[in-house]
Amino acid sequence: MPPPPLDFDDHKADRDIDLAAASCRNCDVVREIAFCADLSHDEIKRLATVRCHAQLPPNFTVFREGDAADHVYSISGGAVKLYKLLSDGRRQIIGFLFSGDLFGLGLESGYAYTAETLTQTQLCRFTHRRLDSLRGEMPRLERRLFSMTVKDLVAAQEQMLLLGRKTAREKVASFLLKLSRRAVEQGLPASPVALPMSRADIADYLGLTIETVSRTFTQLKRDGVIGLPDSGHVLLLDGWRLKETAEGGLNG
Amino acid sequence: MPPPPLDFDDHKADRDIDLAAASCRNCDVVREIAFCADLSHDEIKRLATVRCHAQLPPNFTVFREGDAADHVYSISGGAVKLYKLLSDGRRQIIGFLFSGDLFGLGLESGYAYTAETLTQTQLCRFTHRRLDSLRGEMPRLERRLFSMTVKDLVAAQEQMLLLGRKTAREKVASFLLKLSRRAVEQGLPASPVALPMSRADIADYLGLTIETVSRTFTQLKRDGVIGLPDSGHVLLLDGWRLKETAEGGLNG
DNA sequence: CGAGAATTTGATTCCGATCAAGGCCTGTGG
DNA sequence: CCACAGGCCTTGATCGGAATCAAATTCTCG
Repeated sequence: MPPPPLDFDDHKADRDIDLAAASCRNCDVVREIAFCADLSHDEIKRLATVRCHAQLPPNFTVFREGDAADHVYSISGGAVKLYKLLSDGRRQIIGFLFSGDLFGLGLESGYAYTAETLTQTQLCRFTHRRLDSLRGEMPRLERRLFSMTVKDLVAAQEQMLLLGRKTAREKVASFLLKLSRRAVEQGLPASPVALPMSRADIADYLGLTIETVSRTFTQLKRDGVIGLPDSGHVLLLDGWRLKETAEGGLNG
Repeated sequence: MPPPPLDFDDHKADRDIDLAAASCRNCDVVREIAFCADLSHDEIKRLATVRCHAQLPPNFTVFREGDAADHVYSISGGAVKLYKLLSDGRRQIIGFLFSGDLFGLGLESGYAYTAETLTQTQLCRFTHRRLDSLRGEMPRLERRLFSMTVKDLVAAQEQMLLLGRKTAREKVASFLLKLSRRAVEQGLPASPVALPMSRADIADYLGLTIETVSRTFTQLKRDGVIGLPDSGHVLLLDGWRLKETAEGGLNG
């Protein structure tokens, strides 16, 4: 594999302007989903002047909980997990992020979570300072950032319901459905869902242990609701039953 | 008790302009905390033109999950709980809100939760439509709404850690500390913390049962960490130990 | 092929849920 | 004033789902 650049290089910003505008213009999927959607070509160009790219390897820590929150990141390819830790090592994954997602926004007193890549990942980085000044001049950008944050909040509230009140089976079913819906949004098929994260990551996202996640997958497979071609992919065989399971509609 | 008006009256808006401006100008606590903070007198006046008040009794449902999201609410006095339900009645309380807090913001496809008063509560109501047009003209308002939403998101992420990874004892300790800190922000004493919500509400907020909440209170009292003068108030006797307990630092 | 990690499976334990009383406060009506 | 009804909260006994402990299996990759 080619040695990936582990650091962002702010000095390349000028050189990257056209590339950025081009990628935002040409790649329909990213243009629709990323936070530069709805912006004019000129606005995208201005955004690009304060942005720089990086290609990061898997399991790379972008920043840690408590670090000074200097930058905002946008994912242009790959996958990222955000998590919080307790002093004894217990971990809660706050979210799995994919192409078009944003993170690191709005924190004044240091990042509230650690961000780590799951796979090889392409990130756009913006300094908080520069992005702030642009926001003041571009109302559509401001609105876009706002609505993305609200969407994150709604998702977080849904996750609270899952963590506080759902059974292991319901949690896993909800998780698979969420991944599947997200894949569809990205233009991918709904059914063979890719799991770029480990069982440990899934467990820490759902408030379970590795063993319980594994057992629940096996159980759902035994019941004919899903298929497990390999540990990194899940087939949704019975979408209706999975949906019912996720909402506590049937089973135990 | 005087019969409280159960409905908002939009036609009183004009009449209320001066009152609104006055209350935001004169009441320091609300001015600092509510989302009209940082706004000029003129801006507050303009906000007031699209706003209307209501005094609501305890246990009053402001709106239900799934209702069309027409309005945004600001609490000027009292307390509100937001919750989500599963089809079989399991409930997760998403948040307890107090003076200065905002809710109902940014939902395009219906409210994502039910909002219900805990105590007698004074609310300001704004239509989404009118507030949206004002936001376009008042960047400081836009920023304020944004930063309040980010704060909610950070709190939601903290709550995910609590729900997914903390023990019952840690959950209750964290809850009491959060209430105490909030009281201090409001200018109230840190120690006799008021609990305007029932044990059932606390349980549904922490992902526990009523019985476990009650037992945990008793246990913390037995250990000399808290005092329970009555079921609606808690004395924080050993703040340091409570903090340690909340973060999983000691005990089991 | 072999070392080490990730995942699955099995046996047992334990924390919090459930089931079941019992106590306490508040309001109401005799 | 007291009796009583109905919440709400607390306490006790038991149960069960997921955690923990332990081991086997599969996957990965040199």
